[in-house]
Amino acid sequence: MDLKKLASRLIPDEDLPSLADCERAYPPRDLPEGAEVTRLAPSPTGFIHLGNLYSALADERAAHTTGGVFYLRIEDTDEKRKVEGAVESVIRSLDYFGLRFDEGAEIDGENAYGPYYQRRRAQIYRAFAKDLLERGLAYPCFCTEDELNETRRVQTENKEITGYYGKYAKCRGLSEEQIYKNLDAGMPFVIRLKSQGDVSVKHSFRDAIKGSITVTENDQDVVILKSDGIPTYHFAHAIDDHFMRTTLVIRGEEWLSSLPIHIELFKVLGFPLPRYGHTCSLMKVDGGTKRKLSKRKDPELSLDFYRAAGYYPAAVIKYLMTILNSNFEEWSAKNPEKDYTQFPFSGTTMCKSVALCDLDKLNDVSRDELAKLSPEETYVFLRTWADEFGTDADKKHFADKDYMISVLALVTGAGQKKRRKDIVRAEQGVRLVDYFFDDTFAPEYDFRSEKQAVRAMLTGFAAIYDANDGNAEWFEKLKLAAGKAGFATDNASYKASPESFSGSVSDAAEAVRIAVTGSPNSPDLCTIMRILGAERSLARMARAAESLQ
RNA sequence: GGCCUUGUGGUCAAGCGGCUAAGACGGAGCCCUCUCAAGGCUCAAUCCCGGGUUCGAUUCCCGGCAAGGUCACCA
Repeated sequence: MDLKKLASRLIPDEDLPSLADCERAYPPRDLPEGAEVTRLAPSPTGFIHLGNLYSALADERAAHTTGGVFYLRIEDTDEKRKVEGAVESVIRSLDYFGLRFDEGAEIDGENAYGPYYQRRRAQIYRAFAKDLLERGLAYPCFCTEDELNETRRVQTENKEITGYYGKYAKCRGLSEEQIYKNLDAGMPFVIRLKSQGDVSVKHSFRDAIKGSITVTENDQDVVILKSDGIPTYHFAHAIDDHFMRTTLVIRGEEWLSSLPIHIELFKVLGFPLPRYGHTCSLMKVDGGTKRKLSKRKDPELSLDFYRAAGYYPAAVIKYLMTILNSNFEEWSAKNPEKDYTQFPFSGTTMCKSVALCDLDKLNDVSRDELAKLSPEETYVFLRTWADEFGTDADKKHFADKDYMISVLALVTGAGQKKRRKDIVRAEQGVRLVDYFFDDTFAPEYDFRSEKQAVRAMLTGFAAIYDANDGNAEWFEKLKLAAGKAGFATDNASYKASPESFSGSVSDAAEAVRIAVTGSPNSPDLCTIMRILGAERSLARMARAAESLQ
């Protein structure tokens, strides 16, 4: 069979680059020893999710801790699934979490290894497919979808491995005559790899994350060029990662099972194999069993969920780092002042199996991160959230910057020996300060002491309250009013005979607290009243007392 | 079903032949205290099962079982 003639018939393109041209155009990168070149290669099918971010973080860390390059490549070989604006969305989302690409689609700067959209690289793939055809390592296949489905059905019935291989690879042994006959008849075709592998042969393979794994040789005649002339993922992956000079391919473990295909492809193409690291999938518990996070069912997978809920980006990253590298958490605890970028990242300590998306843990990390911010920084963070997601009232509250900052100074405990950690995320943080504003102060009084005593306490304390008092005087006056209203003024006497009092000092303070904040729990009451000002504090106490008529 | 991966408290996890099996989150309790938060202290809770190798297995080997992934002209 004249393979050259056949190749020209199947891929008639005349302006294809030569293989040597490609090697010259995309030479090995000039980087220091040990530098990793990694990439995020999403398909533009929608919006980026937590799993992508997780994997991207691993890529970014691997590249940037070794002085390497982290780039963005768009795998747009499937026309049907394309979504407008997806690329910008990926870049924006990653940027929100502080991850930056060095090069790639839509990125300024050195684009020496582009184009980074696979559709724009069609000529390169076709050149290599043609070469494989000429070397007899690939062949055209005319099987229809129905035929393929039928073989799959038979294979399933006979409990055999499904796929296009061995005796099921009908077009593999097509005669020259038959091929041209089909071609002349205008039958659509795909180009398949003529696999040289043997499934009974197993090799040990070193995965950068999972360690030693066994891989079986591939014997599937996989499609490398679809009938529209566009490559499949497998083929594009081999060619792109070779010519973009990727050194470390980090991807989800769902790719592990197609690793044999990729190994064979690199081999027949004559490319050195990059190293691979397969990350664990993000799971969640659902109805008692674990399962992979799903885009449709799990809002916590969407990055927008974290933005809308007002999670602090650095906290999300830090959380991901803790599941990415098992010793990160310990390192972080020992080096509280250091940024995660200073952590000596290593692929070998990455999570090997499954990670559960644990919001409790995220919340904990988030509290700690937020507790590092000054009131001004907290203000900026909350305000940014409120501008996009908040109510009109929220926006109005943030307009009074000085007042809000004094509130936040109290709520965050900034300057105190121990910070408060009430704020977990922006949405909840903004609600937390609602009672500092009259328009959102909507108390539902739930006093636990007797009405009469509470009323006496509120009116009595209001009568002697002075906004200029320090904390100590404030508390003395509170106790004074408490005593007059029938509450105990110290815990010892209360404990001695609780029945002779309306309640303890705590109960007396609670009455004031509920009147002023609407809640039995709050930060330092004295400071709250000072921030609110005497007028509003007294008005609130009067209003509460009235409600007890 | 075939193949691959993984099985340490409720969750994330160190440990990988040998002290009473780290730590974190969550839970319970105590202290502190005008409440809450924070902080400090304490407690409960774990090596999937069965064989084998060994003086000794969570750790090594085999077999189960379970979970997950994957078996497209999708990536």
